[in-house]
Amino acid sequence: MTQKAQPKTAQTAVTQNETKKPRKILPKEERRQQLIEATIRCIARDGLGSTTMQMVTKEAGLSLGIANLHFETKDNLLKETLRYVAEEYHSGQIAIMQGQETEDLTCRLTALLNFQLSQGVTQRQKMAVWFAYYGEAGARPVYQKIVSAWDRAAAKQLETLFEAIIEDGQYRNIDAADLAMGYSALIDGLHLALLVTPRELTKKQAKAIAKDFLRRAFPNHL
Amino acid sequence: MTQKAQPKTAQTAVTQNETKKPRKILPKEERRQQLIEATIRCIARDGLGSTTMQMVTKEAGLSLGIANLHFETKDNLLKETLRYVAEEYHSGQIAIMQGQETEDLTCRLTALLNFQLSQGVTQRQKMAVWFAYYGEAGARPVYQKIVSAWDRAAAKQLETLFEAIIEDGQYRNIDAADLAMGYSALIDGLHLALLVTPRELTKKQAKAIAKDFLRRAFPNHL
DNA sequence: AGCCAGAATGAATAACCATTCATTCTTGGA
DNA sequence: TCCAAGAATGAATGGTTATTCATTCTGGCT
Repeated sequence: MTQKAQPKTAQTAVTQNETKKPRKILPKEERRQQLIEATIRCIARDGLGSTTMQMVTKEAGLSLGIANLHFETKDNLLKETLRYVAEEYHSGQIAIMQGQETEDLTCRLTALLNFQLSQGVTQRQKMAVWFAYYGEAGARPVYQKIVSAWDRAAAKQLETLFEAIIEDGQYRNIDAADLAMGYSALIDGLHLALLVTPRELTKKQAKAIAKDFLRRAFPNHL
Repeated sequence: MTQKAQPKTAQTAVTQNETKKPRKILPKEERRQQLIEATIRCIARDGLGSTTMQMVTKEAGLSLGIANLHFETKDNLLKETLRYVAEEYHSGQIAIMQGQETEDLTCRLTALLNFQLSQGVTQRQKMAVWFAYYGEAGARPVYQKIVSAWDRAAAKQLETLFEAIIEDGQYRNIDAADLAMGYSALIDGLHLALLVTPRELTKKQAKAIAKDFLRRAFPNHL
């Protein structure tokens, strides 16, 4: 006791053999992105349940308090992370379906399928985040709300595309809405299988399976 | 302030208007089952991530320490809960596929589909648990191991059934393994849709969609 | 009736974690 | 060159949670 208080500015290079960290200042948007991406990596590696602020900020190479500075709360950070992933996936889908690049329905369908099972979408990290949130969606209406707007829009677009194909091919006894629902479910199921049992299913196989589904429904188009 | 300390043995009927709790002693197996079922309800209601021991034991109407008494750790309780749900689902499936009740392949196929989308399997509680675990599966190999054994067995059985149907119907250009994988993925995807967006999909619709899938693959059988 | 093995309880403990905020540092402009 | 705005840091705080275990209670057995 009666020890003198340590000088606060004691980092004056006494034993500074450790790698120092030249504090960097960046625009708000850049930091947010950086933190969201770190969050994705943490969720993929350790699961949504055991992802902590400490882990996320360490993964980003920043200090503990930074996430609260830019996102207020952890809850917010998680919400924004989900929004980020959901937007990336769904907006990509929608862009293909309503894109003007091609009038050819078969091309458009193939492009959609290739995107949904593309390298970018099917990387472990993304799918892990996706299903981590689905797992909690039942208990957290917020998550559902974030996804549902995009989801509904994509479903509508898909239905429209299928209707056009049915019209074009004169297919009988096919309900566009049901078929669209089935196709979406199939893609989700394939994503799940790629995530949980990657040993049993390659991406190439997954594409073949999805294509078979479409071929059986639209034999004149594929 | 300066209130007298309450006598420790004050349950001597002073204000005992609350419902008392006659402590009950039951065999180990029964308590375990009771706790597992309480866990399922908690996961469905509040999510895997925010399910606590306090919630589970309260849901079961028992005291805090009881779960540790019967399962050692929370981790163990969660593992056993997953095992319980996985066994129920997969053993039901397998029983239908290798059951001797009927030789008729179409009947067997229909029975399988009806089971997979039955009231029992598709109740919110069960599906919520299912996907909560899938969400963490990437980060927790234990969960994968629990499911994978059953999963592989079911996949093999399904493949065998499809092979018999293909043989029986003389279908050409169909790979049993791929089709089985596709069908399983479709069922998983339908479960997910029933869980996350029940407004957009009824159970009846889901059955119709799955049946359409099989009909297009095996037109002579359905 | 009485006893006791062990089932059940829940207060106490120790660990963990989100969030705060006083302090330090960076940088663009004067 | 110097300064101030505000970005970044991380020790401290307060709340939550899994787990322990001394104690209480139950029910089958003698």
